[in-house]
Amino acid sequence: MRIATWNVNSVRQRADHLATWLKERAPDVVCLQELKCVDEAFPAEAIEALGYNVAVHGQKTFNGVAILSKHPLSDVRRGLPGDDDDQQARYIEALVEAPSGATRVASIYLPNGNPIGTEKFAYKLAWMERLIAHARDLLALEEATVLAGDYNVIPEPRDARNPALWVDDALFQPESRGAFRRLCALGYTEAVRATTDADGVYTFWDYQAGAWQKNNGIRIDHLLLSPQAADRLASASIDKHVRAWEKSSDHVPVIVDLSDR
DNA sequence: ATGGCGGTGGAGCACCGA
Repeated sequence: MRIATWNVNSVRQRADHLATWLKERAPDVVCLQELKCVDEAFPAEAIEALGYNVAVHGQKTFNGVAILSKHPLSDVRRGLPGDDDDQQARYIEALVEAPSGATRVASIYLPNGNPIGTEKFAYKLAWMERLIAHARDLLALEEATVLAGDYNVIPEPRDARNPALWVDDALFQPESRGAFRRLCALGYTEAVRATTDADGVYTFWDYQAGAWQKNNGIRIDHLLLSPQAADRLASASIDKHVRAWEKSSDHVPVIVDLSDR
């Protein structure tokens, strides 16, 4: 079971890249973020033509998340529990029913939170508390669960090429990193760090200032595995080559392979 | 680096991202 996450920075702008990459990697499940379109504008037909079922939680202009799956999707939840007034489309969850068994998958677009000291940073931290509460509830189901997405958190200094550049940024604040650690400490395994201790492992490179050419990247896209999923973790990888494609997203896909039961 | 780039909405340039 191959499960991936990718912040595409506009699914309409990235439709060709997405199709190319789906054919190249043939993931079973893909969590997308930053669709930047409403449900009706999502390019579902092109994706369905490649053999995927689609569950979308879109929003005009900003945010938007989706789950693509070669296997049937059920039990779809749109929106993160804990605040009925939250209108931002940043969370979708579904049960993926593969022949080898079911896996619960969430596509997460955690708030950026910049600049610090504003309502935006408070919203980020509050959203993380809601995510922790929901992630705790999911653990109680004792299922194979994968929480995948753009967490907008640099977990550790080694997850940035130049950590000093990020000390005043919401992605690297002690509060952000602490909430991410508490999320993992509930019992989730962060897949990439479970498979490598290497430096220089990034998932995002800014469009500006030649960040890609200088490998000035950060690691902010993560897949968190419940114990039942972590037991099956075979490998994790980052599709860095996609960042070199013409008019690429500023994020690249991150993949986990789970062995069949 | 004084966001230098890219996407959206909507037809200017403000707003957002990280």
